[in-house]
Amino acid sequence: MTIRLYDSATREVRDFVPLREGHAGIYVCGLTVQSEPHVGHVRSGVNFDVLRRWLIASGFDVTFIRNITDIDDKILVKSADQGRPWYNLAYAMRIELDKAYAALNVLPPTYEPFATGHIPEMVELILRLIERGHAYAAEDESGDVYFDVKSFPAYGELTGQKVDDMEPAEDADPRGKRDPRDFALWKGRKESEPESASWPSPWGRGRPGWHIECSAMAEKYLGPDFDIHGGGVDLRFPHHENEQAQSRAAGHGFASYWMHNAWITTAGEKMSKSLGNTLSIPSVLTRTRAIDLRFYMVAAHYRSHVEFSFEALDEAAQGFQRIEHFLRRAAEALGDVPVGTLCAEFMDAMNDDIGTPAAVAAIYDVVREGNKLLSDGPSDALRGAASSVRAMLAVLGVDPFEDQWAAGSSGNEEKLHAAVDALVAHLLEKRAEARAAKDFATADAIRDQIKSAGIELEDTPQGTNWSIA
RNA sequence: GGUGGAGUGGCCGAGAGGCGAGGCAACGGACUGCAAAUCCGUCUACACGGGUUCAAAUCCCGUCUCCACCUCCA
Repeated sequence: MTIRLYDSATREVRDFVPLREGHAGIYVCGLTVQSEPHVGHVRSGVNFDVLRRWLIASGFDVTFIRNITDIDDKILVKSADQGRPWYNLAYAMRIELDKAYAALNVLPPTYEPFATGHIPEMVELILRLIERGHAYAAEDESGDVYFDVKSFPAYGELTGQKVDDMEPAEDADPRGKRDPRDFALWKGRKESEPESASWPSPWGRGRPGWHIECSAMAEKYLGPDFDIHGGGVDLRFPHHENEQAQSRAAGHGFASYWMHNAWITTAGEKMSKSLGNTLSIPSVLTRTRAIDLRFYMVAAHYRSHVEFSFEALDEAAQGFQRIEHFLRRAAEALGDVPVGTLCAEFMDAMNDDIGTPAAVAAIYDVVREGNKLLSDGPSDALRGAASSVRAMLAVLGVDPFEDQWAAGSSGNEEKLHAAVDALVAHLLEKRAEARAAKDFATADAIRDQIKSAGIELEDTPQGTNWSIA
């Protein structure tokens, strides 16, 4: 059984052949912590979390690195505007990001390095590049160091572009560059920037360029060669192209496979900080359960563009509840539902470039069979179906029985549930009496009364259940 | 100018030469005192114009529309 992945460097689906048997090293570009995480950011987190879970489920030992960029132009500008130290803003946003990942059941990375903690590694890598003739210190007094694009013939390979076809940025400041397309490895400190945002280096005080961070951190935690590099499509150029150029120019093999997740857009446009059309995770979670949001994201293929809407989100939630409802009823009938084995259709779908849409369809097939079995009461077949559903949901990170999802509800919520249960139980008793006496008018009146409080009833042979509609 | 991607039924979303993904909604049926839930069934679509083929949503040519990247961005 081979896992096949779409490699965006070669633009084809290929068999995943790890460098070391049974092990997968993955590096995913995390965020620049400059503002609250939004739905789009978290999609990347969720998509690569599913990849990771699938590799683990397939028997791989996975080393998963996701970095944090905690120093850059935006952070400096924003924090200055807000009148607080840059590291104060970066840390606060980092905490928000952690919360968002946790809320969506994204597993913590094996290591989560942050840029400011790896300055010496970056300086070393830059020195190596200079030594090999691929980088140079600016000839002006800026203290900048640039990567020499022309010195590396393979530049542009990752994104299929020729250096000469590229449109140089209009407002590009040539500063001490030899070629306008050369990019900064190290940025000399400017007078306007706080002293605390600079570090000593052979070129004077300064801070690292964005691209060198990932090259240095990937090398530190995964070695010069590793299996998969991931991130959002917008990072392909220049970020990933530059990362690869730096690392390969330094003599590394770097990533064997490149994977890029597509966008979540709103109103047809990319969700981005600069457009101001972002949907922050905390705001979305005030109206939608985190598990529903994750299911919505996982039900689309990671390479497909998703046009976000609350209607579509609610629709996905509706569908997810059918799966969830089956599991709850099965658990009631069986006592408990262990995590079982995956069905073949699900595995085939996941092996085919993490085909979550087909995988979800496979789950629905089992749910349908399970629902049929349910009417005959507990059975081994029912246990098999339910535990298989649990296992498949777990791979997607949306097993509702996982502690993670319950942990979101506070002790207060449980008390509230118990209180409502006691009140509803009383009414249900009255309704049962009326029904027994065939006084359906009274029985229906009670049901309407309960319904108007937002509670739905379900009559089963074992009795009546209630749930919040 | 260069590079990459998209246009699918009421809606969301897969697929990528034949063997009708799946979900949501709607409608019909079964079950139910009636409902709800569940099950069965119905709705047969692939931007447009050509072409290749026994066969095209899928391949080729052309057209239109949209998006992304080339500047910080998941």
